[in-house]
Amino acid sequence: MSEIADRGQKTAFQVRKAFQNSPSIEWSGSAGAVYPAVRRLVAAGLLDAVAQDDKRATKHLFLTPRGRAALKAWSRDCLRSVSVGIDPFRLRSGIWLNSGDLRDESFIARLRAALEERLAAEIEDQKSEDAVEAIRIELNIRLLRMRIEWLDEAIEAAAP
Amino acid sequence: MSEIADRGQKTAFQVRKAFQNSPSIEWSGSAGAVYPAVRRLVAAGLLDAVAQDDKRATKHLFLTPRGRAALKAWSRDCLRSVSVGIDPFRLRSGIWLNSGDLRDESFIARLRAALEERLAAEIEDQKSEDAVEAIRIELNIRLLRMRIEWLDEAIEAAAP
DNA sequence: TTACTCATGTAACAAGTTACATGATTTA
DNA sequence: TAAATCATGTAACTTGTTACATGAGTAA
Repeated sequence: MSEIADRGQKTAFQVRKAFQNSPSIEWSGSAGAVYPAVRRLVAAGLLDAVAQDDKRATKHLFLTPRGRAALKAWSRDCLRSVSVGIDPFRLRSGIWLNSGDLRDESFIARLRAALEERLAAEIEDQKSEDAVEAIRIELNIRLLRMRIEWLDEAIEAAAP
Repeated sequence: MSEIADRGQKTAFQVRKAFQNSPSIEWSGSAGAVYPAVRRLVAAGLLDAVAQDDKRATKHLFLTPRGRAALKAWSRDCLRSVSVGIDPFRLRSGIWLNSGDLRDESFIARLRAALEERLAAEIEDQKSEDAVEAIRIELNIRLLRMRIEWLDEAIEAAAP
């Protein structure tokens, strides 16, 4: 819904593409997720699907007034907003420290390289994307820099 | 599996409790998730369930060698580790900026209060928890501080 | 002895995944 | 004209959710 609200009329297919292009590997944007989700949102009166007059059966999606209200309520849910969510780095951090991974030169090198690579990719993306996406990328860049900082300190502390 | 590996013998019930007490609202630790998951992991040869000799049918869980190998592979997956995951704050940030929410004094106050409250709760928790959990909390504290910093700058930038 | 916690589990439902299926339009 | 892309959708399967059900041990 955020995708549709921010960028105006879109097809379910374009929503799929947006998810597939996003850095998140947690939501793949599969057809089997998007089309049923759109159907449910239309049934719930949160989305309007306007059939276009072409032979591709294209449908443009719009938020209904109730849809806009629901999106606003979701975005202004402060308790949810400040929750950890699912942080793959944080989830593994305890294991790294506990298992001595942070004294393994080869693992450290791979992890830091992965962080730097991700950071470079995000900085590159930030140039090309629109304003809404640029904000998300900015927060992701800060997250990655925080992780790098933490990693360096944790390695220092774990050193023999 | 991480829960079992880090803290030794545990029952499925104790794993449930750990999830219920964790700050994550993304995984509730419901019985309908935990017990079937344990059954699948045992069937896959990653966990051993050792029945205790009491009338509660208590089963202590252990990682098999294959289980330890699988957990290690998961924890050392660098690409996954550096991915965004699901960040409820980041997901909403674009909407806040786009909709003028960041010029709404009352919303800003609520959001900042929620951040400060979460931060205080994490700092409090850090004292009582074990070393493995303390690391995760440390990363969460840094995440919250980063968000507060970003919010202040974003409000400044959005000011009329 | 009543209420709480420990402990295991199932049933109905929700919502994601991959893989498959179809057809229109555009581009090399 | 062949391949890629746009566009919609379904089917089988996985794994989460809430709610329900059962029973043992412990503390007020």
